[in-house]
Parts: sequence; C-alpha cells; structure tokens
Amino acid sequence: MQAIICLRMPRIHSSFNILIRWRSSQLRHLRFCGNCFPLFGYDPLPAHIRWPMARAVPFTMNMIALAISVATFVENPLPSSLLFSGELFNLDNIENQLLLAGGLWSAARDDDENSSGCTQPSTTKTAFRPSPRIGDRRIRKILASKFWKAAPKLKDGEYFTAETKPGYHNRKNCYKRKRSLRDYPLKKRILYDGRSLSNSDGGITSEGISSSPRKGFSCDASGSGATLHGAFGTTSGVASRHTPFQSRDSHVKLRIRSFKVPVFIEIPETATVGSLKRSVMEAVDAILGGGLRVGVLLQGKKIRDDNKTLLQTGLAHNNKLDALGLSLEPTVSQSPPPLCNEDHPLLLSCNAPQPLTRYPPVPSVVHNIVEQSAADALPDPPSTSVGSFVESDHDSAPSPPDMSDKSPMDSRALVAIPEMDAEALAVVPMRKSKRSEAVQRRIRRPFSVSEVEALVHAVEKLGTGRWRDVKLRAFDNAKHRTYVDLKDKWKTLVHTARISPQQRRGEPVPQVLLDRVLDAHAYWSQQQAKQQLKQQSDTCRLLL
DNA sequence: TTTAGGG
DNA sequence: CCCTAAA
Repeated sequence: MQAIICLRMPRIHSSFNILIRWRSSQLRHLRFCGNCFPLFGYDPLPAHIRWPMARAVPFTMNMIALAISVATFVENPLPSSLLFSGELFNLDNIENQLLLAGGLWSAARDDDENSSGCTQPSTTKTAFRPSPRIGDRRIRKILASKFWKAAPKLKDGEYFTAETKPGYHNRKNCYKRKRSLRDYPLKKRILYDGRSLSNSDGGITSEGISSSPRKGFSCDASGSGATLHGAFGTTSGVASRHTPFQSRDSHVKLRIRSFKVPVFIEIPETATVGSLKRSVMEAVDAILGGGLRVGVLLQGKKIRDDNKTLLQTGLAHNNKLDALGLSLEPTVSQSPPPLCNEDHPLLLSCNAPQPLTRYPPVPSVVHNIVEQSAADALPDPPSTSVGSFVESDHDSAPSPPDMSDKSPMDSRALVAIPEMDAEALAVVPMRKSKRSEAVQRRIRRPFSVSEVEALVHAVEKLGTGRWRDVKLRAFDNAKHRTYVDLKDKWKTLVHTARISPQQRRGEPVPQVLLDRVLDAHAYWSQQQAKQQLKQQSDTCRLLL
C-alpha cells in the first residue's frame, strides 16, 4: 500500500490539509478525535482521498500519525509517539498534538470531553487560545468555528481505544516550547511512503518502518519543501515488534571548513585605513575575547537541549545536515533575547565600542561540511526523490541568479554563505533560506489578445464552469496557463468589459471580444441559474 | 484534482 | 496571481 501524505503549510498560517492517496482502500470515512471525516473518492482507483480537515481541525501530530497509520497499517493502532523532525511527540498529550499546528494554539488539557482526541484521561482544563502573535483572522475564524462544539462525540474505544495506546508516563518529555509557524518554511511537504508490514515486499520499506523504533522522520531540505520519510517512534507499537532492534553505533561526520564571523562596523568615511583595521580588530577581539560558545541550529531553529542526540534531532541524517547550522556566539550572561526577535547586528562603533554583551548572540555563522554521513541512515525509501513533488516552474520563472552557490567541486560542501545582511544572518544560516522556502510568485504573463480570443471562443462553447475543459481545449499546450488562470482571466475579462474603456489598462482588448465576453457570460449565467432551479425542484420533490 | 470565489 | 474551501 502506498500513501502520500501531503502537508501544506499555507503562507498565512491557518490550518492544514492532509491529503492521503492510496490505493485499494475500502475506507469510506475515518473516525478520529470524535469526528467523522468523510473520505472522498475521486474516480476509480487509485482512489484519491481527501481529508478535508483544513478548516475543521488544526493540524496535529496525531493527525500525521493517524494518516500514516491508516495508510500503512489500517488495522493497527495509532502509535503513541511520533518522531518528527527530530523531536519526539507524545501523542497522548494534547499540547503536543497542537504543537505542530505551529503555535497557533496553546492548549491546556481538559478532559471532560473526549472530543479532544486524547484517549488519555486527564484532569486539567482545556482551552484553546490563539498564540498572541498570531493575528490572522482566519485563525480566529477557526477558533470561533462551531467545529469544536459540533464535533460528534465518539464513544470510547470506537476507533482508538485506550488499549491501543500503551501507557505513557513521561509527560515530562513533552515539549513545552511553543514553536512559531514562522520557524517553518512557508511551504512544507511531507511525503511518506510506507508499506504495510504484511506486505513483505522489500527489505527497504519494511526495515524503514519497523526496524528503527527510534528513528523518526528525516528531513531533507532540498527543493522548495522538506521531504520527510518516516517511521514511527513507536514505544511499543506493532511495528517494532516485528523486528529486532538495531543498535549499531554510527557516526555523523562533519567537517567545518570555515567560520564566518560577520562584524558590523560603523566608521566615518574620513577614517583612515589604519583606523579601519583597528576597528575591525577591536570588533573581532570583542567577540573572541568575550568567550564563545557554539550554537547549533537546525532548519534555522536553535537547538537548546544539549542532551538530545543527533539521532533525535534528526541530524544523523545525511540530508538533514544541509539544514544544520553552527554559530559562534558570544557568551552572554544576560538572558538571551526572545526567540522570535529580530537579532540586531553586531554594531560596533569605532568611536565608542559598545560592550559586547549588549548585543544578542548570533554573530557568526559557520559552514559545515558533510564529509560523509553516517552509514546508519535508513535506507532511503523509494520516494526519496524530493524533486518529483516540488513544483517545477521552469517553464515560467527563469531561475533567479542568486543561487549559484553550489560549487561543483565538492558536492557535499556547503559553500561559504554569501554576504548576508543582518536580517538574513539573524534568521538562518541555511543554504536556501529565502528563495526556496518562500515559493516565489509566478512571473506575470499578461494574456495576449490572441489568448483572449481563444479563451472567449472556448468559453462560448463550453461555458463558465468547465475550466479544465477550456484549458484542454484552448490552452493545452500553454503550460503556464492553468485552468485556474483561465478562470481568473475570464473574471477579469468580465470586469474589464463592464468598465469604461478609459479605466482599462494593459494591452487593449478589442471591443468586439469584450462584447462577446459579456454575451457569453450572460448566457452561461442564465444556464447556471436554470440548472439550479431544476435541482431545487428535484430536491423538493424528494422531500415531499 | 477541479471548481468557485475571495484576496 | 495567490489561496483555499468544498466537492
């Protein structure tokens, strides 16, 4: 059985969709967290199943787990914990469930309702409240959504019973830290390829799933999204029962080629070169002399827990090392600045050098080189290739010139980070920080008159509700025109046709075309209205 | 995946 | 053009 789980993180942090596709599933709906999620099947097999939880439920770890468990072991219980991005989530803990929702929610527990999705009784109170820094109104919409209340209750044990999940006692392992969605790439995808265990069709997958109870998802930050392959962090899951533990001790090899220590200096233009040198020296002295400590960042997030293993943080994974950043930081005795704060650059005035401690740490960045990654890495499941799931916009957007940092001499080596401004520096010493994470807007491509003509013609024929057909009919070879584009263009055409010619912009569309637009629009609107009436009367008849 | 609409 | 709910 194959499953692809797709986690989309919208640019604006709202909620998430999980898309599950698999073949040969008989499931009509899923029960989870006291809610019944219909599974929509599209066409014959392979069934395309959508789990439209986007508005209903904020994304939770449990849902990943559920989705995966459904996709892989339909009969099996939800794992009790999940290793994700190197972090261990106890799935019985509501807080953890909500953690991955990106700090959208803070939750305290309240267990009078079993609608929380936790099978574990508890005594605290649950309250969902948005994280203060979230301002998106959509969040509030979700909050206000009747969903939480409307959720049909689920009898205990109806789907996931307490027995399916073994007891978990290490609440302390739970992550108290709230993560901001800001810490995540704007768009992230999780791909998962798992096969049911009974389906012993290959060492690779079955090993990936079952033989590594301590291994979680590995993250590969290539492309515009992160690809994760996963195995559950099962504590006593079905999966781990099947295979013996493997405890080879493997090593992750790093080679740090250079540290870059950005120093910002303000110096009058009348200053001499000598004084410039001195200033630089002072600044560097200030940094180095004040004592240094090493910071470790993963995907731009600082890893503060020194007790975590590389394995746990996910750093043991080859591809994860790309996302590893090391920094030299001055040892500041003060409390560190808030995490999400923009770190100010190290600004040293040459006239009056400030004490170093005034500046937040993040002065330097490192380039680490992955010489060779541990041999312990899970054999990569088949769908490792990230590329296939990354939008390829090659036809539309000429790739920006900046990313030429991949030096061919050493494919494994991260090259020195290009000059960064303070902002970028403060963010992440990661290779593809800005561009690949923020999926760039497609380049604008105004419709030519001939395109408009083709569009009008097709719509005249097909109507305004069959944009896919319009695309196929009239724009099949125009790769950059999607049916959504066509629909949008029609919208603007209608608008254009209604406004006065003086208000129109861009290449003028012949009035005759615009007239046809209005005609077609009127005609098909009428058709739609008729259809609706017909449907209404039909339903009425059914009710009577 | 496609449709439909708001942003 | 983007985003995404809903089907």
